[in-house]
Amino acid sequence: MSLYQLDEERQAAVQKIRKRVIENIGRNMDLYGIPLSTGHLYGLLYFADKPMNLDEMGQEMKMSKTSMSTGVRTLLDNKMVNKVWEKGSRKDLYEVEYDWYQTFVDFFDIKWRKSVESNILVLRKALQETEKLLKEYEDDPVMVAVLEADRTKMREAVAYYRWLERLIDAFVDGDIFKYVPKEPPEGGS
Amino acid sequence: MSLYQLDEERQAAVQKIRKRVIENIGRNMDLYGIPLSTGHLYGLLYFADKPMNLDEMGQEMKMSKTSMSTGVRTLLDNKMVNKVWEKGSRKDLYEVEYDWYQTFVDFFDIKWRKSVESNILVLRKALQETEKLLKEYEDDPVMVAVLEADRTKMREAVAYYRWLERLIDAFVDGDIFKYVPKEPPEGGS
DNA sequence: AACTTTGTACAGTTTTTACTGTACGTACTT
DNA sequence: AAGTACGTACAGTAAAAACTGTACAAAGTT
Repeated sequence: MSLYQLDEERQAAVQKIRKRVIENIGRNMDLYGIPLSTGHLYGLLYFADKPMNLDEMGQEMKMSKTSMSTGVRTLLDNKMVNKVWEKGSRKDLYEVEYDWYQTFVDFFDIKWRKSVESNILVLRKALQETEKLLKEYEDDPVMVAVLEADRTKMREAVAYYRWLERLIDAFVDGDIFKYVPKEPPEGGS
Repeated sequence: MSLYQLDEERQAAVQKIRKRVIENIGRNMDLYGIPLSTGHLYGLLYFADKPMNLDEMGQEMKMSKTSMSTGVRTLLDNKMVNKVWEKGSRKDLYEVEYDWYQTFVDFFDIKWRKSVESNILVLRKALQETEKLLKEYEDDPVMVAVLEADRTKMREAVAYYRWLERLIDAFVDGDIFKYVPKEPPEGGS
């Protein structure tokens, strides 16, 4: 069941295939703001046949345990890996979240939503202050024109961010899969 | 109509409001893989009342023209700004793409689709090689178990990426707005 | 309670990325 | 055709991020 039961040659054959996939997954992880090496770590965990501890990861990645610790934490923050309990071992064990749809959804829920909310907050405040200035300088037509232009832009921005919020909601509560359904994996080669 | 017709005090009042918004937009641009300073540049262009050239940007940003050049190119690559022609000026002029929904869609179409396609390609190839090994080692039950486990994972990955492709398609051809409709900006304060 | 094991904070180092200044190609002007 | 204006390639520098080793806190073991 474990790769390491195989002889050198067969291990190498499997590893060769995995390696290119891992490299590619790792490379594309920067879309999620994940550093390359942490992406590799993720790929390693993806193919692991059992949850791994920090020492095992360091060994495979040929990197320090400290780096594994921070890497795993980044992945945990993004809910890309889960901490696993296993009686017997005192070490913390981790495995990837194999539900990639969920990982996708979580990414938006965590990173994008935070951004959206902070933007809306700042914009609302800015809009309030703009209204105040509009009253204060109501008889300076240039000032009024400038402020109104800004106000229009900011209102549009808020509308966009609220749309984005609704989109993220659709992700989180799974409505998106009604519109764009999951399809089962291909059976054949 | 232009900010610079106003006296110092009024300019400052407007700039103070803009500044916090720009800072925030800039900070959140790293979701798109855009460096902070380029995010600021974007924010600057967002509030500009007319298309700007590289020298003007450098002046406002207190940065070199070279940096503006590379920053603008990054934004252009992401279709976040557009090059604008204006007779009279020999300089290249740029303005932000004010349709943020379009910017959102383009981002996925450009960055995510590329990633998805490369991942599918690599996975298909890896799956082929896995099939080959499966035949070659069909009488080694451990090898078969390992390979089949990998195959299952990779098939699931492909299924996920194909879903992602369909999602991006829904973005690009606007179907997403049928499911999650745009709402107009708020009229009131 | 002394001894281990495990994970992480922190400081220092290496590597990567962002930024600047110069120098040059292209294209417009006279 | 010589001169000027503009944008960017490129090399060097500054800043930021990633990575390592040490040291320590927390929790388990004897």
